[in-house]
Amino acid sequence: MWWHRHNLCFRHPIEEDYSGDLEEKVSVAGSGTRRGSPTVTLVQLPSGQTVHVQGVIPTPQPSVIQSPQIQTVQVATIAETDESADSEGVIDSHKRREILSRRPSYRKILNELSSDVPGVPKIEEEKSEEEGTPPNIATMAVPTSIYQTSTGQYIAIAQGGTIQISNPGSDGVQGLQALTMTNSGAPPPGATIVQYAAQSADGTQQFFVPGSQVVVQGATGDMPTYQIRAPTTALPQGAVMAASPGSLHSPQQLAEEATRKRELRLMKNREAAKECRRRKKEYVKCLESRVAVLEVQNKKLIEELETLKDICSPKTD
DNA sequence: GAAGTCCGCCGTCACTGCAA
DNA sequence: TTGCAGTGACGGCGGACTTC
Repeated sequence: MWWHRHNLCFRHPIEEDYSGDLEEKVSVAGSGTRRGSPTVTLVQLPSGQTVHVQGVIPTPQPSVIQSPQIQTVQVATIAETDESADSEGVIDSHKRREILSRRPSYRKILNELSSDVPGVPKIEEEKSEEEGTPPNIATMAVPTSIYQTSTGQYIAIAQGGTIQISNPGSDGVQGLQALTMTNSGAPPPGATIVQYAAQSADGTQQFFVPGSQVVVQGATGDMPTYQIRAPTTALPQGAVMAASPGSLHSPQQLAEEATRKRELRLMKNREAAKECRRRKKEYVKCLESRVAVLEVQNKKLIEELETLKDICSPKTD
């Protein structure tokens, strides 16, 4: 398989081998079919005979991999724009985006695929992914981000807002403390309230953790940083400092709030991109296995056709 | 060993579609 | 209308491999 970088070209080796192999034996002309209706395919045999075959193979699914015709057009168009001057880079970008049509998500495509084809696994939703975690780590939330503190401790921030702190040298879950951030409403029974202060003197954000420790999020730089520190302010246990956006007034506070929002957005997008790539890989794997299955089915059908032809055709001898 | 190429991965930006 | 999740595009980086 090769992805021609930045040029929207996509070719699959199995696809290529598959079609090449087919051309040596038979040529297949697909007829217009609707989804769910029987497929009638025109098969031309090497002898020149043409037969109509009602397919048992499911009809093509909507795919993120576009049809060869569309690909050809896209590549040609982009080649044109690439030949033009570099000063038209912005226009190229717009043209590319116009050329690209929005396609459904990999999860949606694969799930549609799996509903039609029993052998195709579904891409699980986040919920089921968590349910599918092995038993030995089932009690831990799936971490979204893991940070190492300056003291060597590990902080895992899970999607549900759970902060996990583990000490190095401890055996997995043993050294783990699970904390729950509560943004609004009453905390669930037994949950630990992580106290949150909007800004400290050094321009950082602090999560006050029971046990006289503070998880400090840096507010500057490209990457969010987290540290465990001794509290810089003497806050009594149980006192929660609310950080409402309405309480930010000064330009510096507004700027820092914007920075914090940007970092949060970047972090989320980073995770989303990872997840998207994971799904894409899964989807491509699924397509590859489906191609293999269809290849086998096609060979069987061709053999069956040959057998039937031998039976039905009168012998000339 | 140095230089070049290819490939995979990652972070970010821009954009779209959808749900609230 | 708005916020957010999802995804393509783009550029950078590092490792593996090839060529000289």
